[in-house]
Amino acid sequence: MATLADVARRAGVSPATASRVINGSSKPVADELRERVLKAVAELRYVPNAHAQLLARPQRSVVGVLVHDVSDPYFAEVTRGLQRVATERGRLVIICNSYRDPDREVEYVDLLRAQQVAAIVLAGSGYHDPTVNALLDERLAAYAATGGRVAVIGRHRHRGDAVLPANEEGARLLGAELRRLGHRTVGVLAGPRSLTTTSDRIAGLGAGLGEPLPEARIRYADFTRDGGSRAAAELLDATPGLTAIVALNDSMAVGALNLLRARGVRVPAQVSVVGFDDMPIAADVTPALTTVRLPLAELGARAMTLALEPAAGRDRVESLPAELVRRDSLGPAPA
Amino acid sequence: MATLADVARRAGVSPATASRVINGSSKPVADELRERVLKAVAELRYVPNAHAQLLARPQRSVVGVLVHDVSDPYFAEVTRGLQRVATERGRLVIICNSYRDPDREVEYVDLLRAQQVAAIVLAGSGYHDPTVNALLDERLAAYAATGGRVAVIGRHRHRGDAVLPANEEGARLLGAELRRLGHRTVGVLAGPRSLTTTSDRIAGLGAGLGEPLPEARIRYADFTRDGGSRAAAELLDATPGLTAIVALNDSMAVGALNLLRARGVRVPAQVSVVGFDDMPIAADVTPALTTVRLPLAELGARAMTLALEPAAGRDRVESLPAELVRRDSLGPAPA
DNA sequence: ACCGATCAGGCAAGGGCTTTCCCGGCGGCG
DNA sequence: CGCCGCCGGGAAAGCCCTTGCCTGATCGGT
Repeated sequence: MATLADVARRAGVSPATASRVINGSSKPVADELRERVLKAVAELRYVPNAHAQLLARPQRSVVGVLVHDVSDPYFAEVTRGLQRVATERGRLVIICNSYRDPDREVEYVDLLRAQQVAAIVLAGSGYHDPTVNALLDERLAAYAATGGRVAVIGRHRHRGDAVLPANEEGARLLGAELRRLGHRTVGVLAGPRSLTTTSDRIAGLGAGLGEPLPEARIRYADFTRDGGSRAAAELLDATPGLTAIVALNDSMAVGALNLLRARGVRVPAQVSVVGFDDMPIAADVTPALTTVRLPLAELGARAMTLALEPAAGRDRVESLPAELVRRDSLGPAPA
Repeated sequence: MATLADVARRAGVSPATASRVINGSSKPVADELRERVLKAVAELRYVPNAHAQLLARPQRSVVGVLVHDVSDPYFAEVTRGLQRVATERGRLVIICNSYRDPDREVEYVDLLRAQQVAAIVLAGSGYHDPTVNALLDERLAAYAATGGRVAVIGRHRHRGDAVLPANEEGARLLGAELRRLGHRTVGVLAGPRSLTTTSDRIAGLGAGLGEPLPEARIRYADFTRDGGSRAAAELLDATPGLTAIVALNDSMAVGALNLLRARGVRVPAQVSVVGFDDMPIAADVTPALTTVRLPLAELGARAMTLALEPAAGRDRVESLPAELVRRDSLGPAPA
């Protein structure tokens, strides 16, 4: 690997001069020397060692992003927004997947700290477990204390600027719509109990329906298609007179749709199904999914924007609205 | 930010000893000193500066991954495989999105080089443009020349170990199946012309059908749902007697399906539709999509494995098979 | 009781880059 | 004609960490 010294030697100048040419220092360099340096750079295919640079000039230009799983469409979309802003601002992004393991999350925070990243963006639902939260908080605090910037998406209870999707409000909208259409016996396909997203959405749904949801009508499973399918089967078997199934994300809703089709249940004539998040797939299944749109990319973009701004006096909190998207999978309750 | 010197001072030892305690050197340290150091580390929330570490001990532990766009399900899946192996091996992954811009790709290679990454994995279709390829190749060569490892996924014409999806073979399978079912007037929804993936799949398809595809039956567009929808509309309008549409990826196929539904064309009774890649969505649309499964996560996993192994004498090439997945969207050609 | 072997700990040399400070040479001004 | 100020270039310190080498001390053997 060619070093700056190699370049300088080849160009017949000092490393100082070479450095100044290469990263356009304010200090002027004679044209001839500049030429010679650039020539040497090209010939040696020199690329400065980023670690050495960062050590010498602690100008932090990379941002760490911590998500549950990039290949999940939810995070893919959030990440898209994050990346867009980061790219506009000339920042490199390191993406880490915690795979929903809180311990791994803490590890990654330390790892990003070690990388001297300019900011850490934490995306995705938080956990209920107070031990976990305390541990994570402590690490984030240590990071923030040394000037690191922290932004969180959809996690109310952490330090740092926060961007919140209107989980509760969106679910309320959904609940109100179900009620308007006469649904009284509603079942819920919920994500893992440990996630705050799950409980927020359940709470909002109850509020919209006008009555709290009996625990017996909630089935907890993974936020996946298969999770949705299994949970829907259980719910159906256990609940006579069920007229609507609310899946707490679209993947689960798609799983439910598949199960109902396999069982020959007509949607929405016999049972309505609604989802959450408005992933691209929601529009493409049959019947097209009624769901709640969350501006995911926008969420990411806002979070990155906050993360790249200097810290405000106190933690900022922004909330982005949810919107009901009416499609075909929700109809009036059968008589 | 606390430094090693701070820790050492607080523990009343030399930085050397502190360092040895912290990263478990083989050199023994007395229990009492070790305790003191660990205590200081905890109290100061010390995390070693990764850049300084990398400078001092050039043990390269991060791997760069360059994809077109992580939020595209194709790359999401490939990335999942890459990450799995990287995590198993204790490597950190930096993901960069080129957004299909070849220039940005070159930039990112340099950036990863600057980061002293242990390996670079290039995923996604290559380009036809020889200028672009030459530039990229030159940069990769410079990297490889200094001991960097390079692995590419689905790009035949680059240096470095390669893992290739059976694009051509998969398309051939598809073509043969269409032919068997009596389809003679087949249209193609192709991705961008500049990508080798597009041409490989077209070539395979022609081979399977038993006759080369007339250019008039190919429509080039983006590898997206909307691209597929638009291209399908054009194709349908321009081709009387069309009995089957081959989309060169599943997103385009879904777009086509939507368009056909909107126009009241029955699938597969009137027109068959097939996709490519077997994305998760393929099973969830109606009718479920007949498509070609590419082991995408496996592709990523193999590429990462190769990248993390020491270089072989010459570039290795592995090919992973494609498999025809029969679902409902392909039927016999109408009489 | 002495010598050599063994062991734990510290010193200091990098690793590649940036940047401050300094120096020599030039031009302009008095 | 002499001095000052300015300007372009280089020497060197420092960023934070690891590790080879050395030293002082302890211990065992004779």
